[in-house]
Amino acid sequence: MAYWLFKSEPNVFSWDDLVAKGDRGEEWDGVRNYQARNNMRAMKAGEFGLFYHSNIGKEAVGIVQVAAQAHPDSTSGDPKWDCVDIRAVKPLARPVSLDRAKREPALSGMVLVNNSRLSVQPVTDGEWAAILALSDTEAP
DNA sequence: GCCAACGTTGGC
DNA sequence: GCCAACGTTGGC
Repeated sequence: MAYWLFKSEPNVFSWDDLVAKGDRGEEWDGVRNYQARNNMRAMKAGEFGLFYHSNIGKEAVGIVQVAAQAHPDSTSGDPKWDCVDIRAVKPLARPVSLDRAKREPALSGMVLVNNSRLSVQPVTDGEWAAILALSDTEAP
């Protein structure tokens, strides 16, 4: 079971917006970066991830689940761009800020801390556990 | 608002 | 195939 992190600017598409989509979730479209796309192609339905607010908040705010495996991005005419669907599972009891993550030794290798520009990232088992602990949230 | 980091593009 | 120029992202 792999874990992931999805970044979004909350003024464009926020956690609340995803919650409003319900169990069917939302196509995570618009990604035009190979690394991010490859991460989505590696995802399996049912895997979990973090939802992170960039720019505003700069914190992980919720847990999401891959609702559908990678499929062609409906907003792209180019078949090389795939995306998954994600749904909101539950909010973190306490959001974990980027600043907090940077001060956490267990997260020193996290992609979020070291390559802030990648919009869809892998999260290791250890990082996942550390984030859940910091957020006072039980694993889904 | 600035700018560093990164990815992509295109000329050679 | 290299690399300079450019555009975008996102933290500060």
